[in-house]
Amino acid sequence: MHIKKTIRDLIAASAERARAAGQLAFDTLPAFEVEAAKHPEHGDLATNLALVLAKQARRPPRQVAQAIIDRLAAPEGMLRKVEIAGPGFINFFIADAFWYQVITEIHRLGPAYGNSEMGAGVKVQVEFVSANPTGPLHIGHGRGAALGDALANLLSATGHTVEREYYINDVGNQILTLGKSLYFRLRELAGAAVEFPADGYQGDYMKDLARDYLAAGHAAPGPEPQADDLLRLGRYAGDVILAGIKHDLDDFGVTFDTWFSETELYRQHLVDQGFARLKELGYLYEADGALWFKATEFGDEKDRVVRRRNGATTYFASDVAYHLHKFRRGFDRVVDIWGADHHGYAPRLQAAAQALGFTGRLQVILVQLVSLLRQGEPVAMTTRGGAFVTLREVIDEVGKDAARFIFLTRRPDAQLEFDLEVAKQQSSDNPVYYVQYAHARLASVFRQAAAQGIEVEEFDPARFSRLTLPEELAILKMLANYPELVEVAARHLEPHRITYFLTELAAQLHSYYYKHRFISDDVELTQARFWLVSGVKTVLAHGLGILGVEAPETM
RNA sequence: GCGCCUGUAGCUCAGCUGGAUAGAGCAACGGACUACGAAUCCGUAGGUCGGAGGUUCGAAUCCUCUCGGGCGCGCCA
Repeated sequence: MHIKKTIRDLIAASAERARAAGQLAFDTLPAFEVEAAKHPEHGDLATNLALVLAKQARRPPRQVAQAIIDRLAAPEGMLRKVEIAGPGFINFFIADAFWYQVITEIHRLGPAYGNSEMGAGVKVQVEFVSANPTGPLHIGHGRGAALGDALANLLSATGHTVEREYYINDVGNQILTLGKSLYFRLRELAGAAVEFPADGYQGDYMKDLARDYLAAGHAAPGPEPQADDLLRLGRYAGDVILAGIKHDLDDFGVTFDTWFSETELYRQHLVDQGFARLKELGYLYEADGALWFKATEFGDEKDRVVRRRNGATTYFASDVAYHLHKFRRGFDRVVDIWGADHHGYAPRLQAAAQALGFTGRLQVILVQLVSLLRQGEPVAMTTRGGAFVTLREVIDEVGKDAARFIFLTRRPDAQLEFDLEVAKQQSSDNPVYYVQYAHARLASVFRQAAAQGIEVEEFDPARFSRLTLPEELAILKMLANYPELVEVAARHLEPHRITYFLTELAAQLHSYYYKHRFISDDVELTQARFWLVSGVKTVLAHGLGILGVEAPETM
C-alpha cells in the first residue's frame, strides 16, 4: 500500500492534466519529492513539485501548486485535506481510515511484512570480517561483523539472493611470522634463553597456543628451525586461531556461507588467470623487472605492482584474482566491508574491477575504527603489542545483543566510541533493552490476556475504526512506513536506519501503553488494539531480526 | 605535503542525499506504580550545526577556503 508512491502518481497525473488544459507549461516533469512531513500541522505527506516546477512554468510556486491541486483525482475518502503551505509546498492530510489497511497488510503477511522484491533476481555477495588468522578478533572486527551481517540480512529481506563470505588471508610471510612466533614461545617453554622477535605476534594467546601445542602431544622444535618447520607451525597456529575466530563469530550470531582461502586462488591458478585476463585486455606491462597493472587508467593515483622483481606476486594480485573469481561465480553485486585503515586500497581494487569489466558492481564499505574506552580511558588496540580487548571479551562483558545494537546505531563512516563500562552499566537504559522490552512487554500483554481468558478473536477490519487516538494513528503511520524504510536502508546499505526506527517505534509503543489500557471491557476496542499492537510486535521482531538482535518474549 | 573519513545540546550520536520551527538517548532538574511488566511514562532545561565566504525561493546537507580530530599514502599484508 505504498502511500508515497500512490500520492506521487496522483500528483504527476494531476500535473499532466494541468498541462493538457493549458494551465501549466513544462517540457518534462522535473524530479520532485514526496516526503513525510516533520510537523503534524503539515499533514502526513508533502511535495515540493510546485517549487521545482515554478521556474519552468514561469509562474509563482503557489499558483503552480493551486493548478495541481485543482486537478487532483484522489480516490474517495483517501484524503482528508490538501493545502498549499509556505513557499509552495502541497501538504496532504490522509484520512484516518486509510491507515487501517496496514493492520490488514501485516496480518496477511505476518513475519514477512517488511520484506520486498526490490532485489529479486539479484545475486549479491557480502564479504566481511576477513581478519587475518594471526590473532583473535578484536572489537573493530566486531563492528564489521555486526554491520556485514545486518547488511546481508537487509539485502536478503529486500529480495536479494545473498551470500556471506570470509576471505582467509593465509598466504605470504605473515604465516611465517606466525610460525616464528609460535616457535619462539615453544622455545621459551623449553627453557631456552631466546629473544622474542620484535615483529612477532606478542599477544598472550601465542603463549597459550604453545602450551596447547605441547599438551596435544606435538614434539617441541629444536634449536635450529628449518623454514619448513616454521611454515608448519604457522599453519598450525593459523588453523587454531581461525577455529577460535569462527567460534567467536558464532557466539556473536554471525555465520558465513563460505570461508574462502587465499591459498585456493593459487591452487586453482586463478592468480595466473587474472594476469592473463588483464594482459589480454592490455592493462599489464613490465618495468624495472616487475609486472604492473595500469591502475591510473581507472583513476588510481599510480600503477600497481602485481608481481615483484623477485617473482613473488603481491597481495593486490591475489585480490584481483579473488574478485575476478567472485564475479565469475555469478554474483551481480559484490560488497566488501573493510576497516577504514585500508581505505587507500579501495581505488586500486575499484580500478581492477573496472578493468575487468565489472564497473559499478563492486561496492567497498569502509567502516571507521572503533576507539575503545574503559571508563573514559582509552584502551590500546595493537595486535602486535598484545594488549587489546577482544570481541570475545566484549561479548562476555556487554552481551551480543547490546554490542550489536551499539555498533548498528552508528553510520559506518563515523568513528565510534565504545566505552565498555558505559555499554554494560547502562544496561537498564540501553536502547537495545528499550526496544527489546517493548517486544517482551507486548508478549506479556497477550500472556496476560490469555490468563484472563480473553482470546484474540477473529481478525475483523471493521473494528479498526475504534482506533482514533493520536498514539494509535502515530503507530499506524510508522508501521505503514516501515517497508519503505527497509528498502531505503537496503538501497543505501545503512542498517542503522532500522535501529533508529525501532527505537522510535518502541517509544511510541511505551507511551501508548502507559496512557491507555489495551485490555478492557470494551470487546471491540480491545480486539482492535490487540491487532494493532500485534502489528507492532511483528515489526519490532522483523527489524530486530535484520539487526541480528533477539526479540525476547520475556526479559 | 597529498588523499579519504569526520566536526551537530555537557557526553554519545541521528538528521530520510537541498526543504518548513535541527532531533533522540545518556547526564541534570521536577513529577507518575493498589491498573495489562516502572528495563516504563510525563514535563523542564540545554544549539551562532567548528569558522568564513559562495550557489538559490530555501543550506547541518552542495562548492571554495580555513581550523581541529582520525586514517592512509611500499615491488608489505
